Amino acid sequence: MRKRDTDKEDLVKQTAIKLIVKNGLEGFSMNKLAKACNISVATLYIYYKDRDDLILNIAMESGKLMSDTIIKDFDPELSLEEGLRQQWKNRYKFMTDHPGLNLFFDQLRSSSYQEEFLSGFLKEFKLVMGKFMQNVMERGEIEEMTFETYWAIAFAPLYALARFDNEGKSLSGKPYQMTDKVLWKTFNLVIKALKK
Amino acid sequence: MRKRDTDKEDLVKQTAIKLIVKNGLEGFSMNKLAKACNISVATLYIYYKDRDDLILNIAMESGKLMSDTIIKDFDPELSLEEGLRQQWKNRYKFMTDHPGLNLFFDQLRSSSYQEEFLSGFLKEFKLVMGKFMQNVMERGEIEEMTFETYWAIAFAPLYALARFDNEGKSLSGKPYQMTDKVLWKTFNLVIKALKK
DNA sequence: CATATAAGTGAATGAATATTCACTTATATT
DNA sequence: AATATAAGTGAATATTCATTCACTTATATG
Repeated sequence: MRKRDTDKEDLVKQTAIKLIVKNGLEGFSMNKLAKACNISVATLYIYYKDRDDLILNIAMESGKLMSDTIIKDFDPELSLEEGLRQQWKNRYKFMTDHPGLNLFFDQLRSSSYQEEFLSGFLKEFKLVMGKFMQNVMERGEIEEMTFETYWAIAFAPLYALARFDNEGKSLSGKPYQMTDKVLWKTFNLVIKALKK
Repeated sequence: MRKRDTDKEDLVKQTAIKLIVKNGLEGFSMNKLAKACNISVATLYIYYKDRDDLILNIAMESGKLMSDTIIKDFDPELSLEEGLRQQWKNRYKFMTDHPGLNLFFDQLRSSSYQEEFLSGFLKEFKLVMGKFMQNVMERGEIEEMTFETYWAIAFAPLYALARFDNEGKSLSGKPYQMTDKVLWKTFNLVIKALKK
Protein backbone atom coordinates (compact mmCIF):
# COMPACT_ATOMS: atom_id res chain seq x y z
CA MET A 1 0.00 0.00 0.00
CA ARG A 2 0.92 3.58 -0.46
CA LYS A 3 0.40 6.12 2.31
CA ARG A 4 -1.69 9.19 1.72
CA ASP A 5 0.27 12.41 1.68
CA THR A 6 -1.17 14.30 4.65
CA ASP A 7 0.77 17.42 3.76
CA LYS A 8 -0.96 17.47 0.41
CA GLU A 9 -4.29 16.83 2.06
CA ASP A 10 -3.72 19.77 4.37
CA LEU A 11 -2.63 21.96 1.50
CA VAL A 12 -5.94 21.23 -0.17
CA LYS A 13 -7.86 22.34 2.91
CA GLN A 14 -5.93 25.54 3.42
CA THR A 15 -6.04 26.45 -0.25
CA ALA A 16 -9.76 25.76 -0.50
CA ILE A 17 -10.45 28.12 2.39
CA LYS A 18 -8.16 30.73 0.92
CA LEU A 19 -9.80 30.56 -2.50
CA ILE A 20 -13.33 30.64 -1.12
CA VAL A 21 -12.54 33.63 1.08
CA LYS A 22 -10.96 35.39 -1.87
CA ASN A 23 -13.42 34.62 -4.65
CA GLY A 24 -16.52 33.42 -2.83
CA LEU A 25 -18.20 30.06 -3.29
CA GLU A 26 -19.42 31.48 -6.58
CA GLY A 27 -15.89 31.80 -7.95
CA PHE A 28 -14.64 28.53 -6.53
CA SER A 29 -14.16 25.42 -8.65
CA MET A 30 -12.58 22.02 -8.30
CA ASN A 31 -10.31 22.60 -11.28
CA LYS A 32 -9.08 25.90 -9.90
CA LEU A 33 -8.45 24.32 -6.52
CA ALA A 34 -6.46 21.48 -8.09
CA LYS A 35 -4.42 23.89 -10.16
CA ALA A 36 -3.72 26.11 -7.15
CA CYS A 37 -2.47 23.03 -5.26
CA ASN A 38 -0.47 21.70 -8.21
CA ILE A 39 -2.27 18.38 -8.12
CA SER A 40 -4.66 16.59 -10.44
CA VAL A 41 -8.38 17.26 -10.14
CA ALA A 42 -8.91 13.53 -9.87
CA THR A 43 -6.91 13.49 -6.64
CA LEU A 44 -9.55 15.70 -5.02
CA TYR A 45 -12.04 12.93 -5.69
CA ILE A 46 -9.87 10.52 -3.74
CA TYR A 47 -10.06 12.78 -0.72
CA TYR A 48 -13.70 13.77 -1.13
CA LYS A 49 -16.79 12.27 -2.70
CA ASP A 50 -17.71 15.42 -4.57
CA ARG A 51 -17.63 19.21 -4.40
CA ASP A 52 -20.27 19.43 -1.68
CA ASP A 53 -18.49 16.81 0.37
CA LEU A 54 -15.24 18.74 0.10
CA ILE A 55 -16.73 22.03 1.17
CA LEU A 56 -18.79 20.57 3.97
CA ASN A 57 -15.93 18.53 5.39
CA ILE A 58 -13.60 21.48 5.46
CA ALA A 59 -16.36 23.62 6.92
CA MET A 60 -17.15 21.17 9.68
CA GLU A 61 -13.53 20.69 10.61
CA SER A 62 -13.07 24.44 10.88
CA GLY A 63 -16.30 24.70 12.79
CA LYS A 64 -15.11 22.11 15.25
CA LEU A 65 -11.90 24.06 15.74
CA MET A 66 -13.88 27.18 16.48
CA SER A 67 -16.19 25.37 18.84
CA ASP A 68 -13.27 23.88 20.77
CA THR A 69 -11.52 27.23 21.02
CA ILE A 70 -14.62 28.98 22.25
CA ILE A 71 -15.49 26.40 24.88
CA LYS A 72 -11.99 26.31 26.37
CA ASP A 73 -11.72 27.30 30.04
CA PHE A 74 -15.37 28.21 30.04
CA ASP A 75 -17.58 27.06 32.86
CA PRO A 76 -21.31 27.76 32.67
CA GLU A 77 -21.26 28.29 36.42
CA LEU A 78 -19.14 31.43 36.13
CA SER A 79 -20.56 34.85 36.97
CA LEU A 80 -21.94 37.01 34.17
CA GLU A 81 -18.89 39.20 33.90
CA GLU A 82 -16.30 36.46 34.31
CA GLY A 83 -18.07 34.08 31.96
CA LEU A 84 -18.73 36.62 29.27
CA ARG A 85 -15.18 37.95 29.49
CA GLN A 86 -13.82 34.45 28.95
CA GLN A 87 -16.13 34.07 25.96
CA TRP A 88 -14.95 37.29 24.42
CA LYS A 89 -11.34 36.31 25.09
CA ASN A 90 -11.79 32.94 23.41
CA ARG A 91 -13.69 34.26 20.44
CA TYR A 92 -11.20 37.06 19.95
CA LYS A 93 -8.33 34.59 20.15
CA PHE A 94 -9.93 32.44 17.50
CA MET A 95 -10.32 35.45 15.20
CA THR A 96 -6.72 36.54 15.55
CA ASP A 97 -5.27 33.02 15.43
CA HIS A 98 -7.24 32.17 12.32
CA PRO A 99 -7.72 35.31 10.34
CA GLY A 100 -9.94 34.70 7.38
CA LEU A 101 -11.74 31.78 8.93
CA ASN A 102 -14.51 34.11 10.02
CA LEU A 103 -14.84 35.27 6.45
CA PHE A 104 -15.02 31.64 5.40
CA PHE A 105 -17.87 31.14 7.83
CA ASP A 106 -19.61 34.22 6.45
CA GLN A 107 -19.52 32.62 3.02
CA LEU A 108 -21.08 29.45 4.36
CA ARG A 109 -23.72 31.30 6.34
CA SER A 110 -25.08 32.88 3.17
CA SER A 111 -25.06 29.62 1.23
CA SER A 112 -26.99 26.41 0.94
CA TYR A 113 -24.41 24.74 3.19
CA GLN A 114 -25.45 26.82 6.17
CA GLU A 115 -27.84 24.40 7.78
CA GLU A 116 -25.67 21.32 7.61
CA PHE A 117 -22.66 23.37 8.65
CA LEU A 118 -24.31 24.70 11.79
CA SER A 119 -25.94 21.44 12.78
CA GLY A 120 -22.57 19.72 12.62
CA PHE A 121 -20.75 21.31 15.50
CA LEU A 122 -23.30 23.46 17.27
CA LYS A 123 -25.07 20.88 19.36
CA GLU A 124 -22.83 20.70 22.41
CA PHE A 125 -22.09 24.33 22.05
CA LYS A 126 -25.71 25.43 22.24
CA LEU A 127 -26.21 23.48 25.43
CA VAL A 128 -23.32 25.06 27.29
CA MET A 129 -24.17 28.60 26.19
CA GLY A 130 -27.84 28.16 26.99
CA LYS A 131 -26.95 26.80 30.41
CA PHE A 132 -24.76 29.79 31.17
CA MET A 133 -27.47 32.28 30.31
CA GLN A 134 -30.00 30.36 32.36
CA ASN A 135 -27.72 30.28 35.40
CA VAL A 136 -27.01 33.98 35.19
CA MET A 137 -30.68 34.75 34.86
CA GLU A 138 -31.70 32.49 37.72
CA ARG A 139 -29.10 34.11 39.93
CA GLY A 140 -30.70 37.45 39.06
CA GLU A 141 -27.55 38.92 37.53
CA ILE A 142 -29.50 39.91 34.42
CA GLU A 143 -33.15 40.69 33.84
CA GLU A 144 -35.53 38.24 32.22
CA MET A 145 -35.01 38.23 28.46
CA THR A 146 -35.18 35.88 25.52
CA PHE A 147 -32.12 34.01 24.38
CA GLU A 148 -32.17 36.06 21.17
CA THR A 149 -32.04 39.35 23.04
CA TYR A 150 -29.27 38.02 25.24
CA TRP A 151 -27.19 36.84 22.30
CA ALA A 152 -27.83 40.00 20.30
CA ILE A 153 -26.50 42.15 23.13
CA ALA A 154 -23.76 39.84 24.38
CA PHE A 155 -22.09 38.80 21.13
CA ALA A 156 -23.37 40.66 18.10
CA PRO A 157 -21.18 43.71 18.90
CA LEU A 158 -18.07 41.52 19.01
CA TYR A 159 -18.75 40.09 15.57
CA ALA A 160 -19.55 43.54 14.25
CA LEU A 161 -16.09 44.69 15.36
CA ALA A 162 -14.55 41.64 13.72
CA ARG A 163 -16.26 42.46 10.45
CA PHE A 164 -15.03 46.03 10.57
CA ASP A 165 -11.59 44.63 11.17
CA ASN A 166 -11.82 42.25 8.23
CA GLU A 167 -13.01 44.92 5.90
CA GLY A 168 -10.05 46.95 7.03
CA LYS A 169 -11.90 50.18 6.87
CA SER A 170 -14.62 51.80 8.89
CA LEU A 171 -17.82 53.36 7.64
CA SER A 172 -16.22 56.70 8.30
CA GLY A 173 -13.66 55.97 5.60
CA LYS A 174 -10.66 55.83 7.89
CA PRO A 175 -8.71 52.57 7.92
CA TYR A 176 -9.55 50.54 10.97
CA GLN A 177 -7.83 47.84 12.90
CA MET A 178 -9.20 46.25 15.98
CA THR A 179 -7.17 46.70 19.12
CA ASP A 180 -7.45 45.21 22.59
CA LYS A 181 -8.45 48.64 23.81
CA VAL A 182 -11.42 48.94 21.46
CA LEU A 183 -12.41 45.36 22.16
CA TRP A 184 -12.56 45.72 25.93
CA LYS A 185 -14.12 49.16 25.75
CA THR A 186 -16.94 47.60 23.78
CA PHE A 187 -17.09 44.69 26.19
CA ASN A 188 -17.60 47.05 29.10
CA LEU A 189 -20.57 48.65 27.38
CA VAL A 190 -22.05 45.21 26.79
CA ILE A 191 -21.72 44.37 30.47
CA LYS A 192 -23.30 47.69 31.34
CA ALA A 193 -26.28 46.84 29.14
CA LEU A 194 -26.78 43.40 30.63
CA LYS A 195 -26.06 43.92 34.32
CA LYS A 196 -29.10 44.69 36.45
CA MET B 1 -41.28 51.90 -31.60
CA ARG B 2 -42.39 49.34 -29.16
CA LYS B 3 -42.63 50.13 -25.46
CA ARG B 4 -40.71 48.08 -22.95
CA ASP B 5 -42.85 45.92 -20.74
CA THR B 6 -42.19 47.35 -17.28
CA ASP B 7 -44.14 44.57 -15.61
CA LYS B 8 -41.77 42.07 -17.16
CA GLU B 9 -38.81 44.18 -16.14
CA ASP B 10 -40.06 44.25 -12.58
CA LEU B 11 -40.69 40.52 -12.61
CA VAL B 12 -37.05 40.02 -13.56
CA LYS B 13 -35.88 42.07 -10.58
CA GLN B 14 -38.11 40.37 -8.06
CA THR B 15 -37.33 36.92 -9.39
CA ALA B 16 -33.60 37.57 -9.41
CA ILE B 17 -33.67 38.58 -5.77
CA LYS B 18 -35.82 35.58 -4.88
CA LEU B 19 -33.50 33.17 -6.67
CA ILE B 20 -30.33 34.64 -5.19
CA VAL B 21 -31.76 34.55 -1.69
CA LYS B 22 -32.85 30.97 -2.20
CA ASN B 23 -29.81 29.48 -3.93
CA GLY B 24 -27.06 32.01 -3.33
CA LEU B 25 -25.10 33.82 -6.00
CA GLU B 26 -23.37 30.50 -6.51
CA GLY B 27 -26.57 28.82 -7.65
CA PHE B 28 -27.83 31.73 -9.70
CA SER B 29 -27.61 31.81 -13.49
CA MET B 30 -28.98 33.89 -16.33
CA ASN B 31 -30.59 30.86 -17.94
CA LYS B 32 -32.33 29.88 -14.73
CA LEU B 33 -33.55 33.43 -14.21
CA ALA B 34 -34.96 33.60 -17.73
CA LYS B 35 -36.68 30.27 -17.32
CA ALA B 36 -38.15 31.30 -13.97
CA CYS B 37 -39.54 34.45 -15.61
CA ASN B 38 -40.79 32.63 -18.70
CA ILE B 39 -38.82 34.86 -21.01
CA SER B 40 -35.89 34.37 -23.35
CA VAL B 41 -32.37 34.67 -21.97
CA ALA B 42 -31.64 37.13 -24.73
CA THR B 43 -34.23 39.50 -23.28
CA LEU B 44 -32.16 39.83 -20.13
CA TYR B 45 -29.39 41.22 -22.29
CA ILE B 46 -31.72 43.94 -23.51
CA TYR B 47 -32.32 45.05 -19.94
CA TYR B 48 -28.76 44.60 -18.74
CA LYS B 49 -25.32 44.59 -20.28
CA ASP B 50 -24.27 41.36 -18.64
CA ARG B 51 -24.66 39.28 -15.51
CA ASP B 52 -22.64 41.64 -13.32
CA ASP B 53 -24.60 44.61 -14.59
CA LEU B 54 -27.87 42.86 -13.77
CA ILE B 55 -26.86 41.96 -10.24
CA LEU B 56 -25.31 45.32 -9.48
CA ASN B 57 -28.25 47.31 -10.82
CA ILE B 58 -30.76 45.35 -8.81
CA ALA B 59 -28.50 45.59 -5.79
CA MET B 60 -28.10 49.33 -6.05
CA GLU B 61 -31.78 49.93 -6.55
CA SER B 62 -32.56 47.88 -3.46
CA GLY B 63 -29.80 49.64 -1.59
CA LYS B 64 -31.25 53.01 -2.48
CA LEU B 65 -34.63 51.87 -1.23
CA MET B 66 -33.07 50.85 2.07
CA SER B 67 -31.14 54.07 2.38
CA ASP B 68 -34.24 56.16 1.75
CA THR B 69 -36.28 54.19 4.25
CA ILE B 70 -33.61 54.47 6.92
CA ILE B 71 -33.06 58.18 6.51
CA LYS B 72 -36.77 59.07 6.65
CA ASP B 73 -37.82 61.39 9.49
CA PHE B 74 -34.33 61.22 10.87
CA ASP B 75 -32.58 64.36 11.96
CA PRO B 76 -28.96 64.18 13.11
CA GLU B 77 -29.77 66.87 15.66
CA LEU B 78 -32.08 64.58 17.63
CA SER B 79 -31.19 63.36 21.09
CA LEU B 80 -29.50 59.97 21.49
CA GLU B 81 -32.63 58.15 22.52
CA GLU B 82 -34.99 59.85 20.07
CA GLY B 83 -32.60 59.56 17.17
CA LEU B 84 -31.66 55.97 17.79
CA ARG B 85 -35.31 55.01 18.32
CA GLN B 86 -36.19 56.50 14.95
CA GLN B 87 -33.33 54.58 13.37
CA TRP B 88 -34.48 51.30 14.87
CA LYS B 89 -38.05 52.04 13.78
CA ASN B 90 -36.96 52.76 10.21
CA ARG B 91 -34.67 49.79 9.95
CA TYR B 92 -37.26 47.48 11.46
CA LYS B 93 -39.86 48.80 9.04
CA PHE B 94 -37.58 48.11 6.12
CA MET B 95 -37.01 44.55 7.31
CA THR B 96 -40.70 43.79 7.70
CA ASP B 97 -41.79 45.63 4.54
CA HIS B 98 -39.16 43.83 2.47
CA PRO B 99 -38.57 40.44 3.97
CA GLY B 100 -35.73 38.69 2.24
CA LEU B 101 -34.03 41.86 1.10
CA ASN B 102 -31.72 41.72 4.10
CA LEU B 103 -30.76 38.20 3.08
CA PHE B 104 -30.09 39.49 -0.41
CA PHE B 105 -27.76 42.08 1.07
CA ASP B 106 -26.03 39.38 3.07
CA GLN B 107 -25.31 37.56 -0.16
CA LEU B 108 -23.80 40.68 -1.67
CA ARG B 109 -21.79 41.50 1.41
CA SER B 110 -19.90 38.21 1.14
CA SER B 111 -19.31 38.57 -2.59
CA SER B 112 -17.13 40.46 -5.00
CA TYR B 113 -19.98 42.92 -5.53
CA GLN B 114 -19.70 44.21 -1.98
CA GLU B 115 -17.51 47.17 -2.61
CA GLU B 116 -19.38 48.60 -5.58
CA PHE B 117 -22.67 47.89 -3.89
CA LEU B 118 -21.75 49.81 -0.75
CA SER B 119 -20.13 52.71 -2.51
CA GLY B 120 -23.28 53.21 -4.56
CA PHE B 121 -25.72 54.39 -1.95
CA LEU B 122 -23.75 54.73 1.25
CA LYS B 123 -22.15 58.10 0.74
CA GLU B 124 -24.91 60.41 1.95
CA PHE B 125 -25.89 57.85 4.49
CA LYS B 126 -22.48 57.70 6.13
CA LEU B 127 -22.40 61.45 6.49
CA VAL B 128 -25.73 61.70 8.29
CA MET B 129 -25.02 58.82 10.64
CA GLY B 130 -21.55 60.07 11.44
CA LYS B 131 -22.92 63.53 12.13
CA PHE B 132 -25.50 62.14 14.54
CA MET B 133 -22.91 60.25 16.56
CA GLN B 134 -20.66 63.26 16.66
CA ASN B 135 -23.45 65.52 17.89
CA VAL B 136 -24.46 63.10 20.60
CA MET B 137 -20.87 62.73 21.72
CA GLU B 138 -20.21 66.47 21.74
CA ARG B 139 -23.32 67.02 23.78
CA GLY B 140 -21.91 64.52 26.27
CA GLU B 141 -24.83 62.12 26.00
CA ILE B 142 -22.44 59.23 25.41
CA GLU B 143 -18.82 58.66 26.39
CA GLU B 144 -15.96 59.04 23.96
CA MET B 145 -15.75 55.99 21.71
CA THR B 146 -14.78 55.02 18.19
CA PHE B 147 -17.37 54.92 15.46
CA GLU B 148 -16.93 51.14 15.30
CA THR B 149 -17.73 50.68 18.97
CA TYR B 150 -20.71 52.96 18.63
CA TRP B 151 -22.08 51.09 15.61
CA ALA B 152 -21.38 47.69 17.16
CA ILE B 153 -23.43 48.55 20.22
CA ALA B 154 -26.10 50.66 18.57
CA PHE B 155 -27.03 48.51 15.57
CA ALA B 156 -25.38 45.10 15.58
CA PRO B 157 -27.96 43.73 18.07
CA LEU B 158 -30.81 44.82 15.79
CA TYR B 159 -29.36 42.96 12.83
CA ALA B 160 -28.67 39.94 14.97
CA LEU B 161 -32.36 39.82 15.87
CA ALA B 162 -33.25 40.15 12.21
CA ARG B 163 -31.03 37.23 11.35
CA PHE B 164 -32.59 35.07 14.04
CA ASP B 165 -35.93 36.05 12.59
CA ASN B 166 -34.91 35.12 9.07
CA GLU B 167 -33.54 31.79 10.14
CA GLY B 168 -36.83 31.19 11.88
CA LYS B 169 -35.33 29.33 14.73
CA SER B 170 -33.25 30.29 17.70
CA LEU B 171 -30.00 28.76 18.86
CA SER B 172 -31.98 27.17 21.64
CA GLY B 173 -33.89 25.14 19.07
CA LYS B 174 -37.26 26.73 19.65
CA PRO B 175 -38.89 28.44 16.68
CA TYR B 176 -38.48 32.17 16.88
CA GLN B 177 -40.25 35.14 15.46
CA MET B 178 -39.35 38.69 16.18
CA THR B 179 -41.98 40.76 17.94
CA ASP B 180 -42.23 44.43 18.75
CA LYS B 181 -41.81 43.49 22.38
CA VAL B 182 -38.48 41.72 21.86
CA LEU B 183 -37.31 44.49 19.57
CA TRP B 184 -37.92 47.34 22.03
CA LYS B 185 -36.69 45.32 24.98
CA THR B 186 -33.41 44.92 23.13
CA PHE B 187 -33.43 48.59 22.20
CA ASN B 188 -33.74 49.59 25.85
CA LEU B 189 -30.66 47.55 26.73
CA VAL B 190 -28.75 49.25 23.91
CA ILE B 191 -29.72 52.66 25.25
CA LYS B 192 -28.64 51.56 28.71
CA ALA B 193 -25.24 50.60 27.34
CA LEU B 194 -24.71 53.86 25.52
CA LYS B 195 -26.15 56.45 27.90
CA LYS B 196 -23.68 57.98 30.27
C1' DC C 1 -52.33 52.89 -43.03
C1' DA C 2 -47.40 52.37 -43.53
C1' DT C 3 -43.13 51.83 -41.58
C1' DA C 4 -39.24 52.64 -38.69
C1' DT C 5 -37.61 51.05 -34.51
C1' DA C 6 -36.97 48.94 -30.37
C1' DA C 7 -38.70 44.74 -27.82
C1' DG C 8 -38.44 40.22 -27.69
C1' DT C 9 -37.06 35.45 -29.30
C1' DG C 10 -34.95 30.29 -29.96
C1' DA C 11 -31.20 28.26 -31.19
C1' DA C 12 -26.40 28.44 -31.32
C1' DT C 13 -21.35 29.19 -29.52
C1' DG C 14 -17.47 28.60 -26.86
C1' DA C 15 -15.70 28.54 -22.31
C1' DA C 16 -15.93 26.64 -17.75
C1' DT C 17 -17.93 23.42 -14.81
C1' DA C 18 -18.10 18.75 -11.99
C1' DT C 19 -17.04 14.25 -12.43
C1' DT C 20 -15.07 9.81 -14.41
C1' DC C 21 -11.81 6.55 -16.36
C1' DA C 22 -7.99 3.95 -17.95
C1' DC C 23 -3.75 4.35 -16.47
C1' DT C 24 0.94 4.89 -13.81
C1' DT C 25 3.50 5.18 -9.47
C1' DA C 26 4.96 4.52 -4.82
C1' DT C 27 5.28 1.65 -0.83
C1' DA C 28 3.88 -1.62 3.18
C1' DT C 29 3.76 -6.22 3.65
C1' DT C 30 5.13 -10.91 2.47
C1' DA D 1 12.84 -8.94 -4.26
C1' DA D 2 8.00 -9.62 -5.51
C1' DT D 3 3.47 -8.05 -5.36
C1' DA D 4 -0.81 -6.30 -3.86
C1' DT D 5 -2.99 -2.13 -3.05
C1' DA D 6 -4.07 2.40 -2.54
C1' DA D 7 -2.38 7.06 -4.12
C1' DG D 8 -2.13 9.79 -7.72
C1' DT D 9 -2.60 11.21 -12.71
C1' DG D 10 -3.93 13.60 -17.59
C1' DA D 11 -7.12 13.45 -20.71
C1' DA D 12 -11.85 12.86 -21.68
C1' DT D 13 -17.13 13.51 -20.99
C1' DA D 14 -21.29 15.49 -20.39
C1' DT D 15 -23.45 19.43 -18.47
C1' DT D 16 -24.15 24.13 -17.45
C1' DC D 17 -22.72 28.60 -17.97
C1' DA D 18 -22.71 33.59 -20.08
C1' DT D 19 -23.21 35.66 -24.15
C1' DT D 20 -24.41 36.40 -29.19
C1' DC D 21 -26.97 36.38 -33.49
C1' DA D 22 -30.21 36.18 -37.15
C1' DC D 23 -34.69 36.63 -36.78
C1' DT D 24 -39.84 37.87 -35.65
C1' DT D 25 -43.23 40.87 -33.40
C1' DA D 26 -45.51 44.80 -31.57
C1' DT D 27 -46.44 49.62 -31.64
C1' DA D 28 -45.66 54.85 -31.59
C1' DT D 29 -45.38 58.11 -34.85
C1' DG D 30 -45.57 60.15 -39.55
